[in-house]
Amino acid sequence: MPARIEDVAAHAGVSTKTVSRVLNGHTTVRAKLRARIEASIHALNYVPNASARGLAGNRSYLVALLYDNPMAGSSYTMELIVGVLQACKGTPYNAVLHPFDAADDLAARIDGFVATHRPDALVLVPPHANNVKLLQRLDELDIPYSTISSRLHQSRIDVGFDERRAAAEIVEHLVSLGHRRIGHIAGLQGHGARTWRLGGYRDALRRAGIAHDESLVADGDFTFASGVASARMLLDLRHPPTAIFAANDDMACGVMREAYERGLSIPGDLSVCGFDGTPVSQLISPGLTTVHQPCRELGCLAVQSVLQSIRDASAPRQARVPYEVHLRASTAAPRKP
Amino acid sequence: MPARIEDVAAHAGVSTKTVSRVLNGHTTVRAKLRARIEASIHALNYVPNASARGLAGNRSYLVALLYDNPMAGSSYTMELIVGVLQACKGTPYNAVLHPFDAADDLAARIDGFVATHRPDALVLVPPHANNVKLLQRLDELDIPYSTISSRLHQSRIDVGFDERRAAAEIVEHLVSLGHRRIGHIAGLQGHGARTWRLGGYRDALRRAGIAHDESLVADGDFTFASGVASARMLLDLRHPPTAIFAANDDMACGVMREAYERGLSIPGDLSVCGFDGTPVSQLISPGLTTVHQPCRELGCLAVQSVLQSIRDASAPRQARVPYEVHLRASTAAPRKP
DNA sequence: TTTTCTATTGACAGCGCTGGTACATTTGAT
DNA sequence: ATCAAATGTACCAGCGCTGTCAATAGAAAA
Repeated sequence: MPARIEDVAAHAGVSTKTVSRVLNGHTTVRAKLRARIEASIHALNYVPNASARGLAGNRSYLVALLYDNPMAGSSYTMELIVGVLQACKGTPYNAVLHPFDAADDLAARIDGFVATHRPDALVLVPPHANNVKLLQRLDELDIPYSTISSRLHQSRIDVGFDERRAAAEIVEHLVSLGHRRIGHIAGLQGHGARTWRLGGYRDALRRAGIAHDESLVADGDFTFASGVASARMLLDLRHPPTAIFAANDDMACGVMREAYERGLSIPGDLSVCGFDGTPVSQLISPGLTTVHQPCRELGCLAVQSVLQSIRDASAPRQARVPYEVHLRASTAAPRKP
Repeated sequence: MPARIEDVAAHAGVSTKTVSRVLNGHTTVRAKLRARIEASIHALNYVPNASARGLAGNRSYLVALLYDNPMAGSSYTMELIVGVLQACKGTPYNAVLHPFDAADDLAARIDGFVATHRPDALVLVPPHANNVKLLQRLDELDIPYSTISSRLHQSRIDVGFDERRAAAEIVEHLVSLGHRRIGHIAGLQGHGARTWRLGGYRDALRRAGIAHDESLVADGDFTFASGVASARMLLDLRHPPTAIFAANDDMACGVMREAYERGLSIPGDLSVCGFDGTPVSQLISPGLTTVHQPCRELGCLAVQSVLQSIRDASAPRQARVPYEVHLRASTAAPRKP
């Protein structure tokens, strides 16, 4: 039978309430006494019972992660989950994962979810992070939440990184290699990722003084298949691009597949780069030049931010984390014409 | 304020105890009354408070998934998680995910973990599923658990699939294409996956009447880098193999990388196949021939099995699920010499 | 030193549910 | 109609913790 709070109290010679104060980080316990109690906690190997805690404190100590349930287990989500779990480690909070199909009307189902799990806070991943009705409902229910890479500009808690700048940076890399005709496969409508990455692509071209050619932008939806289809379209152009920047790695893989089918060599005949830095970018040959998105940090920060906002309403509400551009073998100078 | 059990009792005109019986599936409530109570539960949108339930009933309604925390977010784990969550859906149970480094002495840390989360059941993923000391400690603590693809033959609850037969099947495919010199990159020592897949490889060769050549078996550790190194070794042999069967997809990708570096075409100069059916097997070009491991089903079944064993100790303790061999473009007949 | 005030600490009442006991009612088989 | 079994009610304790508020100790002021 594990130790209870009263065992700790008896061991330290104080009341259970004082132990409780130490447990919950209240500042009104004198340092010396606090130390003695902490020693007792350690000596008895005491860990508070989450159920009792939740019942008495009317809290669940649960943070729910609401994410899209893609058919292929996305490593983006996986990494996010790792970050979320990491943030919970060492806190009394636990993570509850909840995949929701983007197609579902989440705003309508959120009440049931909240009633069932009673999470203290939510973390929303795109596309849910961009679901206005959902966010409104959460505001009404008065449940704290944070979003990851949301494109909504409300005064909400959001973490992300400067995708637009990152996209520009990778396109600038292509420009610096000598590419002038650079294609882009944009992401799914409605995702901030689409807008930012497309924006960065245009920024870079503009700064390089390259005239904008709308025919070089294809509409993808972040899937491998759409990457293949878009590559087909771009490579069939009368003046095909010498490099293609896909808005994510899966679509970049699609480009590589189409190049493979056509017998085009990468990077000899075509340079390819992606975005996200998923594991596949390292596994594929040649290695894929991409922007490594700091998923773990994002997940971790998203949790820390909401939890902090619960304790301290004045906590900062927006956070940006650094990203990295990984240059690999899929990009090179274009072949001289 | 959400409804409480006494609200439901009042609404249905019964005692709270009877509602409690319905909630907990006790059989001593007449069908008609049960229906009335269930209607009230539905009408009031009542969901029992998990904390109160856990506290009073000395249960947490939590199933913990203990998995290895690989550096690269593995889609294997991701899919398992999806399956585990799926199994919890519609039950009062929730999943708690807990990554543990394989390097950690989990057997020593499990007590703290159990004290903190007090899970009603555990699901162990390799390599933890093969940690004898850990399993012993869990037996001592008397916590129900199930394992996924454990190689330990105790009378424990385990789910898996016939990896040996699957490996044999994919090697037989290579044989049927005409390959006679088939290399194998084995997995990490201590994993059942190593033993079974290597065993299947040997089974297939034996059945095909191909003499066993120990120099064609390389030692990998399931990582991409070890796949590259092993491929290098195999391809440097005086009589290099015409096909390589890697014990997982990441290592198969390593083989493809090494082939790429050497300018060998796949499948023209070398056929490659993997194991696991991770997303990369579809994204890479050419598509990778592999065994698709039913991760979701495994995760789902692992949870269902332990939970069932709690209710009914005589429940079946071993379950096998079907797998699929995906034939893709990375394998073809060997070039005529 | 005494008083006053504030920083600490403690006593106690539940949080919402389940388990148990004791007893009432209904059902169905004689 | 009669009785035992099946089904249901009433009631209470208590799971282990935290919130409220009163009590106390210690420090500052008089």
